[in-house]
Amino acid sequence: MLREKQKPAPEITGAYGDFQMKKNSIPEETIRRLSLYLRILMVLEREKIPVISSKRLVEHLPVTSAQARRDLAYFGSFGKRGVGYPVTELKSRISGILGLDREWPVVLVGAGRLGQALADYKGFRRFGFHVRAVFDNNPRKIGRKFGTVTVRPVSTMEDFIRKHHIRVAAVAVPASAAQETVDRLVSCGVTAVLNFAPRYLELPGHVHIKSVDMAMELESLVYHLKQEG
Amino acid sequence: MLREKQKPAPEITGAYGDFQMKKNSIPEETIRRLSLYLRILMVLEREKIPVISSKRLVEHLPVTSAQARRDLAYFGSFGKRGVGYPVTELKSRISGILGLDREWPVVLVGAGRLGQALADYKGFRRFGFHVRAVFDNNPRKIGRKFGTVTVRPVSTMEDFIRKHHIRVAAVAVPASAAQETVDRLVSCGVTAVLNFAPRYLELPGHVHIKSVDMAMELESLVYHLKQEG
DNA sequence: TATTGTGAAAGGGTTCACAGCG
DNA sequence: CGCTGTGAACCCTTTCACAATA
Repeated sequence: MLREKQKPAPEITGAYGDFQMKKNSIPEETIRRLSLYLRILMVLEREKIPVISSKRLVEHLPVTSAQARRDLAYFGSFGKRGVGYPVTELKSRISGILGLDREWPVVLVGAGRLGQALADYKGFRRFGFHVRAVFDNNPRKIGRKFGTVTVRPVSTMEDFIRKHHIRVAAVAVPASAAQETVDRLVSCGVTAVLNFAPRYLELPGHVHIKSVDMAMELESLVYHLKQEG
Repeated sequence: MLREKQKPAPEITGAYGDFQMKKNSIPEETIRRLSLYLRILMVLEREKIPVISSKRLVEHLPVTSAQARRDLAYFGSFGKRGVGYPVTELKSRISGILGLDREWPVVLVGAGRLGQALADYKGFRRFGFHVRAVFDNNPRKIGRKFGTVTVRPVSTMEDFIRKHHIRVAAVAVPASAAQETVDRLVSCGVTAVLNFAPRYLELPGHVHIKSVDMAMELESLVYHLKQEG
């Protein structure tokens, strides 16, 4: 009673010329590794090192040189055979690939301690992310300044986002408010959400979300401890 | 000039009866998904739902039912054919697998705003993680209480960790202090580190580390935005 | 009948190993 | 000669599809 494996439909993906036809084929992990390479290149540039081989690039990273070459080759040929990669040029190429060759305005929702920490996190600024507003509902917090931004009432969030054409948000609200918060963010044009609430959120397919769940990170750490007694 | 692909050495892995002989073969992603299932099961148990099928278990997760069944099957047969999985039992099985059937004392290094947020993060308590101490070098912070713990000087960190046999630490110090901090943690017995400093850390192979780099998360989000214009 | 548990196939990412080239 | 860029092999994870079974 063997049955033919059903052939997957011929991959039409978008009846109207959606250009996703060729499957994207760039692994998500490659994108994450580009961020790592970028950090190394920033150091090398500061040290005025003009050229770097794939081998030395990954010296202190959990990445092989073949993998680095493959990752870069997805996007073009940036190196010279027999020599290596030009540091400054590779750095700006990767910045461009990641979309970091521009400023990204960001809104932050939730001005609890985590929100406060994020509001003036220097690491964001270095890569072109600017927190343009912080929203919270607590009247005692409204008007206070964290970093360079003032806390505003959540009721003004949609107007602000629309007015400033903001597409990126960080969410640091209590779990119970997280789904409503992202629904509101999405309704006014946000398409990328960095979520810190420990809640799994359902969103339309065009919205990109990345959740950081600190308990979950600890869980996978201790799973490994347990294996070792 | 074709050359034979070198056969990998016959996988001796541990000349002295290390029981890692059979390669571990459980994907890291499976472990992360177990954490997701656990969260669903906690809700189902509160709602007094006694049994759940793989299909309904993953209803609101980015996971297929076949994947859930495969994930669980790595660890045993917990379900009944034609019926599903018993909620309470599956929940405690997964807790056991992840090592959450016990208390894990945790130390936190760094009492900046992120550290403060972590110190009384309720999400940790739910899964058995107890922050037992917070360490910082800033004299103005020492003695202050965050959540239920008091900030202590970093100079007392090693003694505390050794005395209480602590193996898990969270690091929320400035990037420039991160490597030294984890070196000290490892030297007194810590083997799992959750790192929030944006710095790539080098550690002995037996230490498990998970780094949360918020800028990197934003970078992979905006890469996708860029693809869409 | 409904659903699990699982071989087998497919899919996709990584590594190998070397041709190509400066 | 050295290092990149890459086809092909390899390996790991997911998915399919169905036998087993409550």
